[in-house]
Amino acid sequence: MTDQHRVTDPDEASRADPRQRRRDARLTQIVAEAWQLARRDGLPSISLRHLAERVDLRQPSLYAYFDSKLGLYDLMYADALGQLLAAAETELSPIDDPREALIEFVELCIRFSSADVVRHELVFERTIPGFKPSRQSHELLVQFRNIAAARLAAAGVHGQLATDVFTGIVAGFAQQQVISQPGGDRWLRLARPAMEMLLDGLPLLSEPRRSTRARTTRTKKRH
Amino acid sequence: MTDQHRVTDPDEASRADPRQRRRDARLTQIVAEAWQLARRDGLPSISLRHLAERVDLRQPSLYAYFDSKLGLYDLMYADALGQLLAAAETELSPIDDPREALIEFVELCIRFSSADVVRHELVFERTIPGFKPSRQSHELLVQFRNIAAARLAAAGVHGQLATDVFTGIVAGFAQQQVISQPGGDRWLRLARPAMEMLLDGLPLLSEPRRSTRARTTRTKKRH
DNA sequence: GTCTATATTCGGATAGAC
DNA sequence: GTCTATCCGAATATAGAC
Repeated sequence: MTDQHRVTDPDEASRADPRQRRRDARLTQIVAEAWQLARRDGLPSISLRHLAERVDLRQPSLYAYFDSKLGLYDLMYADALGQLLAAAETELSPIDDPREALIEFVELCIRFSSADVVRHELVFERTIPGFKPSRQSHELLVQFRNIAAARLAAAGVHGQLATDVFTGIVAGFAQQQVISQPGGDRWLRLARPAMEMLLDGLPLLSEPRRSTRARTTRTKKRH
Repeated sequence: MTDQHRVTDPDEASRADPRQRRRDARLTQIVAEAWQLARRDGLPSISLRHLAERVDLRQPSLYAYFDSKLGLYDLMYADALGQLLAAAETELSPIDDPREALIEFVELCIRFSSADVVRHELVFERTIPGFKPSRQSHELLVQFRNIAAARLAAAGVHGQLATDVFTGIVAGFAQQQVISQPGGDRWLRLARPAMEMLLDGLPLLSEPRRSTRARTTRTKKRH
């Protein structure tokens, strides 16, 4: 029920401690098997019984690693975002051509969703009734959003309108790719033309009011 | 398990029969209460026990109206699409200005999703593990798609590429509206500029290969 | 941390009388 | 079509020994 479901934080200080190492290994194994079960039975239908026997534990022993089923989802959520951030780290090239950098980013998003439906569901959909990411898990999402923000800014996409259109397009393409052709590239290939369309059409999406005087409604920020 | 979950079809012949009328009324009531429960507890968490007591029946009696829980979802699905088609009937004006007609359609879609999150989930998301609409329920979706197709064609949107981009945008805007601001209009207001952007950018989305000779790659179909 | 044993609750579905 | 009674299975979670 609390905002903090997780029992341990794998990124803690005492990582050399062999006790902690064994525990972390087990935790990793638990999360990995949870993903497999989710892919097989659906995310909401994960059963702690099945999960326990997959990792050679008795079901109650799992409660040493999280304090409720929602805690397990939070572990998975943090894991998924870790994968996403890692992919961004390794697969995105630095921003030389801003247009290419943005396309690259969108393609990364679609590939991420397409590669694992349940991972996509957990991160971007409202599949689990009571689930809300914990503070530190949500922080990972914020990090990812910052990557997007940087590339949007570099490509000249400013303002809430244009940003919302961008978000909507990416969300829609990823979702369509997932539900109508998981693993395929039908929507992935649309990332480039769609982004070109968006960038070319930016004037249509300029913020409505920079009313009379200066064309800098950003005075606040600059000051 | 079968493709046909529904027990009765409310659109059957003998509608004057008072027996049938009472039954249909009850069925309507059941579906209505099911929606309320879904909105309260989440779509997958509807319980037949709770549903039964809401309509003053014992839980096993519900099986006179559908033969499994998935059958209930199919009833709800058909109901949702009936609402969607009815809204299209009443709220869409005839196609004079094709551009306006398309925008109108997109706005209808976003409003539909925005107005009822669980309804949106049932129709457009993969929320229920084993659920697949029955043949005749799916037929309603096809009808709706035909409305979209007509307006796309009128507005000059042809080919899979452009159509996919359209679908992706609508899906994404509807989803974003639902998850980040249900009931609001933040994404609804983006329908117009986005569609203008799409229509202006159509040349970017022309089908890749109408290679050498004729501009009709559709020979197959025509033959 | 892991176990056994169990509590508790709830779910969907069926049998058979009326 | 509706009821009573019941089955059967499954789920999460807790208590307490080791």
